[in-house]
Amino acid sequence: MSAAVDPGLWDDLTWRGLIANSTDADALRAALSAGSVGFYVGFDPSAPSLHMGHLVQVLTAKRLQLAGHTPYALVGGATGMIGDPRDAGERVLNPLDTVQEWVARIRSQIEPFLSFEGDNAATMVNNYDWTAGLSTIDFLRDIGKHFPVNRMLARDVVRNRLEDGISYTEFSYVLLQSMDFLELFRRHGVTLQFGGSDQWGNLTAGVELIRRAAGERVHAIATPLMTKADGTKYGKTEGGALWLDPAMLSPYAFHQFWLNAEDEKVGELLRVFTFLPREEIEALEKQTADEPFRRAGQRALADAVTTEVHGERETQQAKAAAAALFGTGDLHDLDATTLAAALGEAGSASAPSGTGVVDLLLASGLVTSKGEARRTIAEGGAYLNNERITDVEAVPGSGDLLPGGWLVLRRGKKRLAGIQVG
RNA sequence: GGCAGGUUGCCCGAGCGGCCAAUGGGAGCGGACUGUAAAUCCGUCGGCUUUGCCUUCGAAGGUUCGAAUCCUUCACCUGCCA
Repeated sequence: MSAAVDPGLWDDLTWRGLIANSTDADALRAALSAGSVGFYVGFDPSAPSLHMGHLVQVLTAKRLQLAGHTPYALVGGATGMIGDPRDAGERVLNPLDTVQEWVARIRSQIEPFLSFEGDNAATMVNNYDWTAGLSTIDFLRDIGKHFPVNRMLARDVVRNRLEDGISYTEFSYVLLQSMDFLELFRRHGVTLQFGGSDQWGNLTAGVELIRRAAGERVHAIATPLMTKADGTKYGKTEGGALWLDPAMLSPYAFHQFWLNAEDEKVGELLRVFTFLPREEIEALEKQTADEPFRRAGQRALADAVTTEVHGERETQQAKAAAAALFGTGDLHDLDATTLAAALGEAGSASAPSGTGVVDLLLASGLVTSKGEARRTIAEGGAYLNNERITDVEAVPGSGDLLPGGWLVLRRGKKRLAGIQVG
């Protein structure tokens, strides 16, 4: 039996711009309309948390499942041990126990997005299960034989690395990922893999392997690489990548990231990262174009994505914190509870009374050295309770304390931190 | 294995005995303008007990009053030859 599938899926994915590339589109569209398709998407544990780029895949998996298809989410304990070649150069291999810990963390990040019940329940898989016991001889005979080295050398990632060098380890990565597809095809009848467009070579290699080794035609979809309006990479915040783990990036900072989206990109981000219906997104795009200063699109985007990732409660707290800290009112008018909650979201520290502004900035984490603190003050970029600090030697007194004994430090326009003095 | 070239601050890349914490570009950070947008312009961009001191130019030694710059050894990378 096949579960009822949503015939509008392909058009929706296309409209959202989620299909940057795919194998035979007509055949794929037909397959997705005919019945529940087993599909897989893989995540390598190259860090302790997923980030913005992975979120596209997680949400796409959810879209496919909601449309009736059957997800196999692979967290690559094996591929994570090897490392996908990248232009930046050879990776440093991580120890097995580190990889395994990251596998566990990433699995638990993915699980909330999928449903593990019903006709098209999701399954979590780990390629370590079918590679750990595999012998080198079997691997070379059964898998390696299907990979012409001349074709492998022609791939962009490999070609780019030939100048600077690439290890046999990374060169072989594509065999492992292709084998995953073959293995999932054999074990679970998986006939579709998708991933970021930077994975296109790996995706098609898997399709090719299944054609050669099993004589079957399967499919691949590449989702677009998200970039800023100027074409540069996304996902950078002050702390680094846009992590999904709240311990690595607070829900407040996460919410702020989306709130600061460029006008030009709001529509695209809404389509890729939210489940809002088409009419609603189109209305928001129009509003953003007509009244950009209201930033209706950015607000809807930030709320929707933060809710998907961190939940309703965290989203409300992030919004409340931003309203308190970026509001037009005087900070002195906020009550201690609101202030403490807001600063807890934005980041806070403590310092003994009598500490000067330079050391306060350092303690807040807004700067990383005293020299940077002095420089920031000299540049007019440091603020205490929303007032520019002009004197490097200034020492805030009891009259500067906000309710609850707080001082609000700010660097630039948006980077805030609270210091509790006592 | 031989020969040649390379290894500079977050990245790219100048410097080739003192004027070098080290030209320039990019990224980052701050300011102005705005809408917690983009673009643009300006400033800034190792650390500190900041008119000075300390640590940086692959690593360790050495020459010199003085080295990122010269010498020696080691490590890694690239190219040519075998």
